[in-house]
Amino acid sequence: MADLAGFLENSFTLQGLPCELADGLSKLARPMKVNAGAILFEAGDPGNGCYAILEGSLKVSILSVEGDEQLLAVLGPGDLVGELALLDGRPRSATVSALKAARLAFIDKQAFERFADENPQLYRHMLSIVGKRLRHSNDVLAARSFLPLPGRVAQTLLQLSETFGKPLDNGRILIHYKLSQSEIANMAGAARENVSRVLNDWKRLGTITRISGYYCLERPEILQKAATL
Amino acid sequence: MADLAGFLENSFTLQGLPCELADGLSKLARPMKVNAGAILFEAGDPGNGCYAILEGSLKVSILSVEGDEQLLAVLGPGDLVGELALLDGRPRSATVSALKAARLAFIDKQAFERFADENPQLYRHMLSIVGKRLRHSNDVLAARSFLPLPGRVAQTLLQLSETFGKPLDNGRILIHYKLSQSEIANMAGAARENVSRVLNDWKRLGTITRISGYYCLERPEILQKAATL
DNA sequence: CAGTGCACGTGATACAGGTCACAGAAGTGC
DNA sequence: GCACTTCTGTGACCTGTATCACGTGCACTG
Repeated sequence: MADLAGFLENSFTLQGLPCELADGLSKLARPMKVNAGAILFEAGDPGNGCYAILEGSLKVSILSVEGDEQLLAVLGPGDLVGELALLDGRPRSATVSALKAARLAFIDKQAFERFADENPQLYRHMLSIVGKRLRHSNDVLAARSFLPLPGRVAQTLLQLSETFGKPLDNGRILIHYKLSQSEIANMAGAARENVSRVLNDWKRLGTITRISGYYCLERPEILQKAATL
Repeated sequence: MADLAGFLENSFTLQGLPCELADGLSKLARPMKVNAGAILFEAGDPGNGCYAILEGSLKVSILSVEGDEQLLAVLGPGDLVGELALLDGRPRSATVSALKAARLAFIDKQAFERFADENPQLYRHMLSIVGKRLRHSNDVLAARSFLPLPGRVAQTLLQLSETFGKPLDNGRILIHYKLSQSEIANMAGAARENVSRVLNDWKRLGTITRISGYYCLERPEILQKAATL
């Protein structure tokens, strides 16, 4: 547990934050653990702070009354989650739960604000994170409006490759994360069966392969084209 | 033109910004005008600042290659547009054009950052604006995932009523803005024809009416229910 | 006031993608 | 190893929405 500060610093650095700030922040953070499957918070809960992921993975999702799920993101180490509550004081807008057991660092809203007021640079950094989220959100919405099913699946894979992708030779990308078809389907906003069909078409064409259970994008440029608005 | 500062101050105050900051900001801003139909900027353009709307209305939209349009928002006086470029330095993510001739106040990125570094509160305020946008964006995405067409139209109307709604008696709300069916359709992500059908169904049921060209929500609670995820 | 646009209403038709049903494959635990 | 659940592939069908094709009415404008 002695390495917590180091972890934190590292994780905040991953987000591109200058060292001295990461250091200060890590002092504010409270370490915690969640088990696989546990719910960190649900949409509607009051939000009193945000979490940095040190280890493991979380999913952010919205649920419908019928229990259908729209996955907004799957996040891994170095990512920040629940930042919205830090900004306005409003309730959580989505549900976050652990896909794998995770180690987190919790940052309290008040503590954050005190610290950030003295380091406006942190606000700037925060703005750029939220900005990225907003851009992403708009991209997904645009995809939902304009792209047919295969395009949306392509977009989903590319997006996942940003978080979990390990580049291989020749521009191939391995998505180092165990993905089920339902997860992809819930991100792309499509039925699992149809995702299966699309994925197999691409497998047959050699656009993607599976390497010991992980998806590998053999020709990302083809997916890219499919995901072009 | 002498009333510019007052306008600005007022508009920033509308956004909930403390007076002294609004005042400072208004000194940075450069007034400008755009004609109806003019394009303020397009997706992909470099973004060097943001605009506050003093008068008139703008639309924010994403265009597909086929020329289809997904309207993200229709904004009026008091709203801020193009903030994303202020946050990260990245290119504009959407296209903004004037629906009606508009008076704007342009705020340069550098000037803003200098000013905000000395007034961290402004960053906080900015964060809450972007946060609101992000929440909204997620709501729309959720609607797109879970709601059938009528629900999405209902959501669109309710959302427009937040910007342009004038409350009448008995909870009725008048949307004080000339809306065409195509605009609604482009926001809801649906075909104009189907929007027409839905709107007429509601008109027949007395859920909505048209008062001299403006839509009036007679029973917002019914729409609310239709828009429930 | 005829002429020329748009914005709207409505039916008929087409199709993408959702839903159902089931059969194999592949993990997981005992 | 065997029972058991969870994931995957695929066919057959169904349905919500888009698309097409008009007709109608209202608002300009010459």
